Amino acid sequence: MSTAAATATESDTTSPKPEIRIYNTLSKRKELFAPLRPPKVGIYLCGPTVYAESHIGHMVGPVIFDTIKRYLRYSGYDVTLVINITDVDDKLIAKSHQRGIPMSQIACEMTADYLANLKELGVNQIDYLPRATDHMPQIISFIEELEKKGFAYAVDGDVFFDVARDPNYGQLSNRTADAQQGEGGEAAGKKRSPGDFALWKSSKAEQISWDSPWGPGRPGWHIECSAMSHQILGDTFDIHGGGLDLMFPHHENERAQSGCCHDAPMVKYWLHNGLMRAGEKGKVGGKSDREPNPDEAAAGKISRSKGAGGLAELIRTQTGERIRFFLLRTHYRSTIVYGEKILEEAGTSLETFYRFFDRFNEITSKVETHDHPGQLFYDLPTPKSRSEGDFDPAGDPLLTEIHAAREKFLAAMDDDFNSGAAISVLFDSIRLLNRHIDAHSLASGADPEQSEVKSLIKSATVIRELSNVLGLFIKPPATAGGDDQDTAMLDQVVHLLIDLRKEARERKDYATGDAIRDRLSDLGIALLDKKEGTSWERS
RNA sequence: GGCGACGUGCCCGAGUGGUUAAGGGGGCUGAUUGCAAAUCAGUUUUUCAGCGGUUCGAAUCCGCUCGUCGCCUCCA
Repeated sequence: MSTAAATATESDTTSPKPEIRIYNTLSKRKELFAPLRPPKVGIYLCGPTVYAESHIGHMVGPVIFDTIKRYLRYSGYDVTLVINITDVDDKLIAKSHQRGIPMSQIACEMTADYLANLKELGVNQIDYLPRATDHMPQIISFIEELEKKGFAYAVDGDVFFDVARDPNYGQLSNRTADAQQGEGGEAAGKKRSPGDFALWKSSKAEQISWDSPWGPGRPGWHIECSAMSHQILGDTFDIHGGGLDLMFPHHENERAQSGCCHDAPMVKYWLHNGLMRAGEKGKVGGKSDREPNPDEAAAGKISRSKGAGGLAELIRTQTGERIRFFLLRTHYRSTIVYGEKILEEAGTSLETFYRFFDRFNEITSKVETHDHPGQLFYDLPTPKSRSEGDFDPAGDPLLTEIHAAREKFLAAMDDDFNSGAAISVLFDSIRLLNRHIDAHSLASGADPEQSEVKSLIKSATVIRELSNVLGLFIKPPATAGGDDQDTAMLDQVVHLLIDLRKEARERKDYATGDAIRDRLSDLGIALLDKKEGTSWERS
């Protein structure tokens, strides 16, 4: 990876670095992205507490930051993406007692569930997945350091961060010193001020605990992220991400701990993604999860995304790519309204791409020669960097338009990763190519040396390059709700019927032909008669 | 109560001062087709919650009103 990135970087020195602007929660403005140690970029994203199976809302951050890493890498940076796993926490402890099994086992199961879901959504850019329980020495020494520097104080086995000692406290979430952390919680009596938060919590005898200078206990939530991000990314790193709901207190506290401990700003750019909301029923996975009310249950539609196994089941019926596309259609800072209808609609629009890829495959497989081994869309070479993908349209009308579309796509992504606008360019491009195929009758057979075919293949390469940046269309789409072996068998059977129908139509027996089509349609199989032949899709 | 976000055409959703307001979904029309589907073209779309202000010019800036939502306690 480092070799490839270094090569890309070197080749980029000739051309100006792309100007990427990102919205920084701290400054509340879009800023020009300038990493601390180019070409290296460090990104830390707050991951889940693994006490239950994940829901679709948990996927928002990972999909976005996976995409951000893809784009930055594509733009010549050498990116390290860290997503942590919180595997020790009050809820995990409670769950462990409830189920009568060790906390680590629950954490293990739920981490596996989380990772399996990420994989289905094409999230594969994560470099480190640190677990809190693997970082106890770092966490403890971090707290010791804070105590030594006078930012923390121990009381009866608990250790608290002294908020009053940090003059920058509250900057990120825009809160004044006296309006923080309410009453101070159960440990209020031990705190110097209600806003102080726990770095270390002493454990009762029967609870899981780690030895520490303050006695047996476990780390507070915020310190885990400070310790792990420091361990992997250093005193100051480029990007810290997370959901808007984590801004306070979690990120504010992380920022205080790390900033005070290392006497340096923790993070240059704070990025916060919008939360997902289910219809009009409040945010998915929020309080409504634990306090379901009868009215919501009656609404029904959102229940699938809640509770055990919700996401895995959703992925099975909807496919991971559909969900990823759905998440990327909306700007990452906006609230995403989740609903089954909206997800279906996203799926419908994806079909436009899949049909084009099929169409492209059929055309290029026909022009196959020894010079042109049948170029299937999913096998096209994929330019890995911005400079590598650039090309000269050389006056070709189609390539001139595709080149302009590519510029538009990149401009959208440069502007705070506007994936929604970028996707619209992809749709435009597909229309350009369909029009091109129609105008030059490429579907009914073409010469591989024909310039229109060459420009079609080149254009498809650009589509592949750009969609790859979004993590879309990397491999042929999975079939919703089905397994691949059954699908292969079904495909053969349907093609048998397509052949029979073709024979009927050739002898003008339209009644038989239409009967085959109609009855397949009743079974949810739509036939597509095109110049290049008949294919099918699920309707 | 404190802090903050949002309200875009039938629906979803880009768009933070200046060409005809992206794109998708749906409806309708035309080309194409034996007929459909797919594809292409056009249309639904002078309009951006309402009112007022700034400006040569605003969906975009300011003020007020109405509405929706989030955080302030664990949460991606």
